[in-house]
Amino acid sequence: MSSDLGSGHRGRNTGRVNDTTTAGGVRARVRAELTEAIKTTARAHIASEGASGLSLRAVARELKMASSAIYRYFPSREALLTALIVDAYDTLGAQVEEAEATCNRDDFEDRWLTVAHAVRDWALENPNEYALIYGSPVPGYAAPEDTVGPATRVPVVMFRLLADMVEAGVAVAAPDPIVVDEVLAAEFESVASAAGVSAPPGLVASGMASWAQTFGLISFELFGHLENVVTPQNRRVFFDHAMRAAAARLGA
Amino acid sequence: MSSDLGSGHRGRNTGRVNDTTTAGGVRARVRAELTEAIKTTARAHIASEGASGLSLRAVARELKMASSAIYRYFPSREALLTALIVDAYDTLGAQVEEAEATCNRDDFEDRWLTVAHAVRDWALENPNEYALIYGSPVPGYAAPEDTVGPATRVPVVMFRLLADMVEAGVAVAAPDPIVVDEVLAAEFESVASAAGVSAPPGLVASGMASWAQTFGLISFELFGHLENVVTPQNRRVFFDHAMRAAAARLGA
DNA sequence: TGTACATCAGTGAACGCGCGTTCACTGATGTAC
DNA sequence: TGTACATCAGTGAACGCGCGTTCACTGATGTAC
Repeated sequence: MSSDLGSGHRGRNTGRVNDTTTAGGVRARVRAELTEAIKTTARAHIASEGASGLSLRAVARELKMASSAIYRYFPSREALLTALIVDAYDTLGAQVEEAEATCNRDDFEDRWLTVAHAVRDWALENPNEYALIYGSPVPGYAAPEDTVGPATRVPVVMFRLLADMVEAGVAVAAPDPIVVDEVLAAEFESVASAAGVSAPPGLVASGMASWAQTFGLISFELFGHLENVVTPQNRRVFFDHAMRAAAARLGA
Repeated sequence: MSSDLGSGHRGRNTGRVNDTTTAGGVRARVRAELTEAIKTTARAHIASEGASGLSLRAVARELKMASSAIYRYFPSREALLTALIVDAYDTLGAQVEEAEATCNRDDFEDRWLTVAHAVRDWALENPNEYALIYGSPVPGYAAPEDTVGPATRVPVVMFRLLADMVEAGVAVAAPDPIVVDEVLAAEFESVASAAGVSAPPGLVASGMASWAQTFGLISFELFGHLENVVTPQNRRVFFDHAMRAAAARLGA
């Protein structure tokens, strides 16, 4: 009974020899499938219990495995959590990239709004995964290096948008009139040049402020701070309005 | 040994009869003091472990009480958590109100910046309490009615600022040029009139968007999303810049 | 194709721990007369 | 002021639970010859 899952998978592949994958490939694939199943189950638990309620034993129970079996796939609870965080950043990043890619390159407002709504849509569909990456950090958990790359996917899309606006000559005149402090300006210039684009510090500052606003609006919506303020059916419109204003500010 | 704390408190008051407080008043005061001590200890634990790591047993241990003694003060872990949440909203609210009260009433930009910085300062000083109220919700915990009042203190200050600007005729022309959807506008008008002020929907929309931005910026800073983007010593300047731009947008 | 050995996935018991909450109790403090 | 009773704070044992992680083990799958 408790080994049904494994043998079931094996059964499906019996007698078949895949083009490139040897018999060892079968074992590897089964392994990949179970790894995926563990993550999926863990995601579901996070969705109902939150990140700190994630329990290896509960996941194992649901998969009808011994709790110790999880350790063949993840060396610790923390490693599983890290994998989930990386996955969350990656699925969000992929969804945003994909949505933005369909936009007309020259329609900067549309590109900005598409990115913003893609983030919000994903967040509403996956509230606990959103909380996992953009909510309060899990106490006692320090995000390892592996999460840095995936975490930058969304900001990279936004940054590229700014750079394209500069290149098109759209945003140059637009940056808001507040003078950027010299030290801050220097930092933004080096960030921009490190990313291989040239954008005036004022625009980078506005862009980052709008980026933070995007997540502020989504967090407010998700974490209950629009309760009694904006009714649920108006929240998308409100978000859209705020993001249009942000686009206008950036010069899009 | 384990009853030292209680008798110590009692000892301090022996033989003294207070003006208005009877002997019963002494017991009540001791009770209030221990209630406060429990909350203080619990706050410290939240500061290091996060909200979901709050343990009644750990708090009791630190106060050298039996874990069951806590139940003389709070009927459950959830009740203690609620008390802490209410306190957090209240101390933040008080700090913001106090700071804002010292501003020249007519200097709207200063008032806005003062509020924003007061929120940020409090958040940096009390990161885990900030996370408790503005981070991801504690799983399985539903905030009861008691938290609603305290939670509105900061928004009320901001709203009054908007109203004062309207009254002074400052903000009228300023609302951003994006047309507010009719349904949303209707909702904002009713929110405004319910609060006893009259402000155009466009201004209310801008105000709320900026309000969300404030918390977005603070959350990014606190939850690690400015890492590798804005160096720590520049974060205050960055925040200030973004908030100045927000004030300008609102017409202050 | 068949055999011998190595690898790997999964088991189940155990370790040591912490948790929230309940309960019957003791002894000190407060109240009414 | 003194006494009898009621209230209250705090105790310590217990219930029943779940957790992450380790370990020696079994049996199935994969590999080399």
